[in-house]
Amino acid sequence: MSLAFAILGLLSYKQMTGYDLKNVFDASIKNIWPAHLSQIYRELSGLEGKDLVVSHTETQESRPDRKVYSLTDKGRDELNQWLNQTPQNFVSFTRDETALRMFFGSKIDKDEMIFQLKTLIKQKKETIDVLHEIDAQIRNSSSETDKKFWLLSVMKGYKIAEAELSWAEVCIEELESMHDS
Amino acid sequence: MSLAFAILGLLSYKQMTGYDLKNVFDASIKNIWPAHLSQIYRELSGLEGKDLVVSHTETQESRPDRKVYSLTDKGRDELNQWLNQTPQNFVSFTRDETALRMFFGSKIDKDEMIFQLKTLIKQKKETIDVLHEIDAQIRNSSSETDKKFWLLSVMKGYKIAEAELSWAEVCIEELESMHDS
DNA sequence: GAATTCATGTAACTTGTTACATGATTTA
DNA sequence: TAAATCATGTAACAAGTTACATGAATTC
Repeated sequence: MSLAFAILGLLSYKQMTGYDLKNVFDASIKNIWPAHLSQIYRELSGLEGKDLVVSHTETQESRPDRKVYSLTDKGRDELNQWLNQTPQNFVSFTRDETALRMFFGSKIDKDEMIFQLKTLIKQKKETIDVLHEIDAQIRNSSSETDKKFWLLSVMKGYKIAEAELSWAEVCIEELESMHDS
Repeated sequence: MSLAFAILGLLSYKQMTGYDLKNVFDASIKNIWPAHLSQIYRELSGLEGKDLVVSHTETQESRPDRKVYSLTDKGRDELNQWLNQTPQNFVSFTRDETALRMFFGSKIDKDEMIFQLKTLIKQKKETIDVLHEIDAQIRNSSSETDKKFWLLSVMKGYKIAEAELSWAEVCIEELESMHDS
């Protein structure tokens, strides 16, 4: 459901193709709501069937045709309704493979587990770097209307990544202080 | 894929029915890997088809029959192999509806957004309380072999919930300091 | 010459969610 | 007497993932 509203929301800024949308997803809300290109195309078809978006085709020379989607009035209404309505369940579960492995840690070779955690830390640091870049970009190029909200949503991804990083660090310390059995 | 290994892992402690497994999920790894009962039943059928688990039926008087699943040697092998093998992608995305709404915050009534955040905070505090209970239970009733690992996996959920809580608090402050447009 | 970008999707498969169906026993 | 617990699932649908297919233009 929310993917639909993420798309409607992004289209409320400007009309875009599925391909454009994928790029905007990756540059803005990827960390809080990722989407595959194939998912975006499927969702756009569905939204067009419900008259929440409409498309028109722009022919290009030497490039594939662009199928440009834009919000309809109906789509804008549904978006605003969704945004301004408190959800009953806020649940945002992380399915976390590393934490799952940790639960079964007694069956895992200690050095292997530490290696996995160190790899995780490397990846999370990269995520944090990317988020800093996105943050900087928003700071010096977006409208005053949106700036604060966009920064806050980026902050969410940042705080989660920080929490994951710090968890992995504590785990390594704990594992290293454990005497071998 | 990981749901299968979560089940195999839990069955490595003792044989259980699907119903038992659901209770164990909810009391242990729910925060890092939730599962619906219907999902567990489906997965168990699949695992039995691959000979990773076997079942036998225990007849009961005045209660429905219990279909008890246990790990096979093959299942134990696959579990250990999975646990001791570094995954190529660690990505644990949170799809977070509240952060998504925040991104589109300029289109949301300020008081409504604050209300949503406050509701979120209430729920996260409850989650943290539950995690404290699980933590306490593990501390005074599980084996030395597993204790540390279980506590670390619970800590993961705890750190995430704390991050979400603190994010929501910052958001409320920011929103309240914004002059109305 | 190889990889990336632009741009469209479809198809198949795996997971996750929600609703339905059954029915006795126990607790509030 | 209403709700929760025990215990099994199935069915339908929604969402997420991965692979396949096409093909020119541009950048490294």
